Amino acid sequence: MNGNNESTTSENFIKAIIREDLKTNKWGGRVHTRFPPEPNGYLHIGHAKSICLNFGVAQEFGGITNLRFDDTNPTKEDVEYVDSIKEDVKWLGFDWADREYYASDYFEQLYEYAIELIKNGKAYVCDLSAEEIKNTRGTLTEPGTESPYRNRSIEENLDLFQRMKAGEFPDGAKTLRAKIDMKSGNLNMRDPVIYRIKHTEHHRTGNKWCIYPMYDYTHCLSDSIERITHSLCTLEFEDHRPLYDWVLDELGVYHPQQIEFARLNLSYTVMSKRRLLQLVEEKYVDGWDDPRMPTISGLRRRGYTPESIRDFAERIGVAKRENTVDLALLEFCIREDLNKRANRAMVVLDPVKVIIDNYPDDLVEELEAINNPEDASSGTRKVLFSKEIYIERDDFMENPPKKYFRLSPGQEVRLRYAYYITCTNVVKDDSGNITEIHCTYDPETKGGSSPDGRRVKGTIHWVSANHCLETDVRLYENLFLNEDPMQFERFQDNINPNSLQIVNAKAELFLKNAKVGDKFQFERKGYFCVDSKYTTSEKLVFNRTVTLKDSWAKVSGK
RNA sequence: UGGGAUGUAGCCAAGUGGUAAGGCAUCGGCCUUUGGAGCCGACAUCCGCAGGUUCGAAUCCUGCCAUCCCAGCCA
Repeated sequence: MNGNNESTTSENFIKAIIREDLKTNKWGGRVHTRFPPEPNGYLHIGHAKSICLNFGVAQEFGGITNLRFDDTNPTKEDVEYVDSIKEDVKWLGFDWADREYYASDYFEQLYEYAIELIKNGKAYVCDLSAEEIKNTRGTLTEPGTESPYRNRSIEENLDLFQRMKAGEFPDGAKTLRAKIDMKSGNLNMRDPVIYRIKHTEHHRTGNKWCIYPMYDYTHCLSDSIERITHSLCTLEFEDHRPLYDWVLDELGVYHPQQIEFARLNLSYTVMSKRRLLQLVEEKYVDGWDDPRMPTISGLRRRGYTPESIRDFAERIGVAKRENTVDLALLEFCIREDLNKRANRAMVVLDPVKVIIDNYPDDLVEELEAINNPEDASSGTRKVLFSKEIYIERDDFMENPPKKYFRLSPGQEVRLRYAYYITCTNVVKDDSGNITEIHCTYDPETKGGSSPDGRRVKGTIHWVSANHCLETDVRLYENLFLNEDPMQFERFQDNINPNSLQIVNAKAELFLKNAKVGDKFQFERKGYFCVDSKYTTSEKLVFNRTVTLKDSWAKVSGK
């Protein structure tokens, strides 16, 4: 499958800034961005927004984008995460070429810069404990107080910092702090810690270091080292920008521009790594790639395409306003993509048997079906038809309401690509459940149209009872019942108990050749893909990506 | 009188002094061998509120209100 339905790119304030910078030649005509994940969890749809922004904007203006792992905290990070992140960015369709960087690659240089800060009297070694630092930081409305170690001599600071690096002190015994302003209204400027001691092995540098630089200190310098032009990050870092600028200015080094935009929130889900990690660890879901998760890997397994996610990212725009995008927009994007690309199949999810009494007992006919009415090049296929078939249980009603135009006693419907049938009677078991529906067919309507031109309102899908494939189909609903799960004391309490339902379905025979990841529209039901986790050589398992729009559900008030 | 930011339709979002783009959702209608898709139409006398400047204000000024972020040796 291939296709592309991305809408034309829209304007946003970041593009406006870049366009202006290009006009004034601020960066010598360069546009160089970076996507800087911390490898401490899987990427989610919110990261996809950032990825599409960073790579997209560079692409649009002839620039390039680095992939940089912000790996300055060895206690939280792991290679499992760097591998998944690389896979996800690649899958989304972006290429960082050979520019795969790690903040940890810069540890040596960062250390040298720290020494320079010390020499300039702009940083000092502080012996205060974490608790004491917290207590002297002040509050939102009151200034902090200066550390008693703030005015150590440069020589002493140099000596101590070197000994911190050499491993002479235990975790937490000392920190290196920037000497800025304990009275600043911006808490980030109250002598922030820029190095801490952690005798922890790092997934890349091993045991080489026992001091690790903090985010604020590392990020701006990494951007500087990589000659980034526009450093795009989310709103919560707005308060950190003065520190970003301070470090680079004090060191007098290349100085990128940090620009903040609003992170994505999506209705009916949660979107923080911490919360997603909780869902995984507390076993509410099957893992980071559970199809109900808003992770890239979850969406991939669910059947979303990279094109649909890029289209979504384009449609939601980029601005500074806090936002919660309607899940319906994401669903719209995948439907629109798959409508044009996915071949159709008839699959009965909740089967009930129909017997066509006047159809010859042993006859089996081959009928022609269109693979995708939206794509003439997709061709046709043959479907087997016989006396006994399955239809959806809810495509029959004994006492139908007004405007119900599927099968009911005396009402004629079309079996898609087959014949018109009319229900004559039903057979029930002792508890009143329908076990068989008896019908007659009109042999003149083969293919699904009648020579006399009479109209039937309803068309339903079916499979031949003796010519079908058993498959498991996993039907997903939103993981959460409320559009804003975070309004609950415990967001876990809002989990939808019906977010996963597994049914045994009867599918058209040709589906047996489907491969993991293949996508189909099950006619009248939705889009489905072959699951990568539970499919075996014996049994195909499908995931429902999204339902089709169902205007009958609205009419019937469901 | 802590600091920073944001308020345009149910949800996103353009617009930057010349009289409110676009998308999703919703609601009508047409069409249809998927109650799908497609097509057509409706949907802000008004831009958080109140004043002011101007021939003219969502855009400029003043004041107010609301919401979000910040007190990790996390990122």
